[in-house]
Amino acid sequence: MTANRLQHELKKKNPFDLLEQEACLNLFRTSDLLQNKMGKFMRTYGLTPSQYNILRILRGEGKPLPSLEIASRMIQVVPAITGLVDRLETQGFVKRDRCSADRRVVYITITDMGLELLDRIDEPLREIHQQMLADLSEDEMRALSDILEKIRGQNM
Amino acid sequence: MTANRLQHELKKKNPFDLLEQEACLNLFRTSDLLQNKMGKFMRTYGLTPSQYNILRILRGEGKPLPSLEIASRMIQVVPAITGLVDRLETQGFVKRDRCSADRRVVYITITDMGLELLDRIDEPLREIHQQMLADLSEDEMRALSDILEKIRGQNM
DNA sequence: ACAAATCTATTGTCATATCAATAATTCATG
DNA sequence: CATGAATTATTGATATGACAATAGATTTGT
Repeated sequence: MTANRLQHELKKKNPFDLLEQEACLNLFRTSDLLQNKMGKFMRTYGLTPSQYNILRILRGEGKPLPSLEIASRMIQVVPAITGLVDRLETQGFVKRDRCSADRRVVYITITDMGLELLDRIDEPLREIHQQMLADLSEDEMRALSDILEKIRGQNM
Repeated sequence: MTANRLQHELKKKNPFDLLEQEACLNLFRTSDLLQNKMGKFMRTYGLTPSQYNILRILRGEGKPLPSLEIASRMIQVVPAITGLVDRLETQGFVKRDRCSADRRVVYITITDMGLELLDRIDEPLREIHQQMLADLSEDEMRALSDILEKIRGQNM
């Protein structure tokens, strides 16, 4: 027990270690904080953050996408997509179509109702984004994006 | 109202705006990606990321903490803590003690078993952290942490 | 002192995530 | 061309995470 505590103290003093652990912890905590805020905002439109993400991806692509493709863009597992699409379909924001060429594939399409909802969200969402990063300079935002993309590039 | 609409039009063309949305999306995607990796790692030790977080916070503090305090450090809602502690208690990694001074409060304590588990995790976890950020220079890691802390400072 | 407001934790409900297993197709190779 | 391997989506089990409502305890205002 005493040995453990000592080792623990030593670890805390390793500067290399601190930098990486600190950066990771900062990344997780900051992202969680902002995602919480986004979640509360989305809920006022009857959407969860994941549901919004699917709709945004479908609108961005401009054409139907299979579950597998959606999952990869959301860094998520396929089974989760099935449930999300189930609820979005019940609400009328997306629909499913089985591909005739490869009948294993199910294409997901955003409906007009889904597109209208996104249009209503666009402007207030932009304001939320601006508020959340209001303290950052342009250079800082660019630096942040650059570093984050570098991290993702290595981890994918 | 007209001013708002004008502002709205301007925003659409304002590169500032794009920067903010891009930075937010990068932040979310990168954090999710790394948290996924961490989750897979934790699962090899029979822990979920949230469970690990609670144990880490309890060890870091070095003394029992009430649910409310743990929740605030995890940027999470209190009810979630109850369930997490339930499972950690069943596994024997924490225990609950009702405060005698204020009987509304329940103190959560990490057990020796919990501490031993964390000690086993420490070293491999450090390696994971280093791998995940291996491409970043020290300056970049510092810059990343600084920017993220600035964001959190504004949003809390 | 005592009723109302506040605080702490829990429970209930719903929506996500993860993993494992399965079903339905399609592909590939002998 | 036929059968086993691979691919795509779904289902089921378990754990999280958010919100609302509630129970139990303490504090406050009068």
